[in-house]
Amino acid sequence: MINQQIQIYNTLTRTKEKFAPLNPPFVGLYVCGPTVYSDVHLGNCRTFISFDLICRYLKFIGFKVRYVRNITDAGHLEGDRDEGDDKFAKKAKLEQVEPMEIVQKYTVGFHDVMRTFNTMPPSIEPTATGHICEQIEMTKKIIANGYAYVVNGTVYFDVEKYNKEFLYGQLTNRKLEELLEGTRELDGQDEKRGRLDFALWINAKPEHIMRWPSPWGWGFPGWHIECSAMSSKYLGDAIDIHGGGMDLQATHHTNEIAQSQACNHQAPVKYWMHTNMLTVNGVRMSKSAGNGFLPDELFTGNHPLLEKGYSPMAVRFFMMQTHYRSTLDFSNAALQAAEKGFERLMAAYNTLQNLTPSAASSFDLNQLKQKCYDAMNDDFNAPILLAQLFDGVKIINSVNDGKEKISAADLDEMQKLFSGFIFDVLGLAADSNASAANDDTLSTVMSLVIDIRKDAKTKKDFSTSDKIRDDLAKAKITLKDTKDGTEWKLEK
RNA sequence: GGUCCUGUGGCCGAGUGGCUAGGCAGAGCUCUGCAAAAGCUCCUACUGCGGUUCGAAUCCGCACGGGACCUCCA
Repeated sequence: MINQQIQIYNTLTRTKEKFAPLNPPFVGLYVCGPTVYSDVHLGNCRTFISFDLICRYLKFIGFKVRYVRNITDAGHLEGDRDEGDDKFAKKAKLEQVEPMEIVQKYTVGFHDVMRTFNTMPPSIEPTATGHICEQIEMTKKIIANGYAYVVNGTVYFDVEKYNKEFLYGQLTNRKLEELLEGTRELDGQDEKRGRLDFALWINAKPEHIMRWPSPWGWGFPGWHIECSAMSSKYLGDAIDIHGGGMDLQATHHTNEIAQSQACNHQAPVKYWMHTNMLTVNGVRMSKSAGNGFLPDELFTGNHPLLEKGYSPMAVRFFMMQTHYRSTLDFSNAALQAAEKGFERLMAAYNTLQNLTPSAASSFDLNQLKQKCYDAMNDDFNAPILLAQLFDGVKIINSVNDGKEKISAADLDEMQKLFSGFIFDVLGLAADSNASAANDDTLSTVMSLVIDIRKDAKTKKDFSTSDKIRDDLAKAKITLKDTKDGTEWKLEK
């Protein structure tokens, strides 16, 4: 039933491997979601859009995917010292609201943006605060198994002990000694035994608002334990694919593996997938670098780095032109190129709906079709898929010009192929540039104006017809005379 | 300093040891009252220097240039 063989680049082995899920046709996919203490930026979006593509393709070829993506709404601390305020409490203090108001506000905002980019919601979207019990239970088990210790109400994971039996640095291909070299000496204040030890549960200081009771006193979970606890709750102790941004690989995911292994006595993940970073003028977009712009600023063009606004679907198309494991650099030129390419693809899709079939086809549709699957089978190579689709675009236009022919059966197949890959797999959608066209008053007026101009043209009164066109252009409305009549568009 | 990625035509961006990426821009043509738009055609690159090979952008080495992670970040 599933007759495509996918190759996935597995970070764990640093090679492409044949994808063989643990319990086909079911696939468990876990992706580390956002920490909702501020607006999502484009870098975050890119990761989730990449996994949206991956999830869509898995479903497209027949897998039954359970896609779990968490919301981190507790436990994520400001610094690296396992102490101090968490991000939510800090922001809440700043805005003088409850921490959970922060969580709610940015969760809603995140969902809005994800919808705008036409990503499918995950099957389950668990929150850290909703799974405190599970995290406590897991921590208890890790202690019982001997891989964690308690100091003053805080529970630390014993990395050096773990490393005696397992490869702690496996995910980043590093030895413990190398990792230790990169860390600072413990100072006298430190409760930790080892420099690489990290907190599973953190004792709450008196001023800390987000706190829960635990066997070790009032506290809150460490950042890494939530993903381990929630992925194993909803996808089992061994899951097929775990994904996230590359920046999570070294610390967050490395710790996740250690915790889960220490708790459940088995490696938690078969395939680790990491998406690369988004850069702006060659520099990583990040909250701390201050070079990020928000999705809304990108759509409106309301940012010093942006020459104009770009539609969400043009941006999505832009992202699809780069493989998920390559860095993606944002620039106005690249964005504008993508915008035009996207329009061309969609125009061809529309043309495809109106082609006239012939007795036989003059090209090999099956070959094109297989190339599309091959592209995606090779570690979800969307750029290659797009290249194949553009080959299809050329064919569509040639058929439209009468230079190539397509049979009725192939036409039907090709329509399915295009809508399948463009909409279902790539997750693109016709731009809702139609906001103007949906304005009844304006479209009524426009069809009247176009009618008058048409009359003028018929009477060869070109000064009138040109005046209409030129004056409309001044009002940011452009007219295009096509063979099927005149189209109009409101420029942004 | 350590681990690793990377350097492709004007720009963005794929890539298999030998065969066309693709998009955008540019040029020519078609269409058109004009224009715009659209379509078709063309534009053959792989940081440098060595090496392996019948053959390398694709493998190896060195050099130089970018970047990521090692510290909160998708």
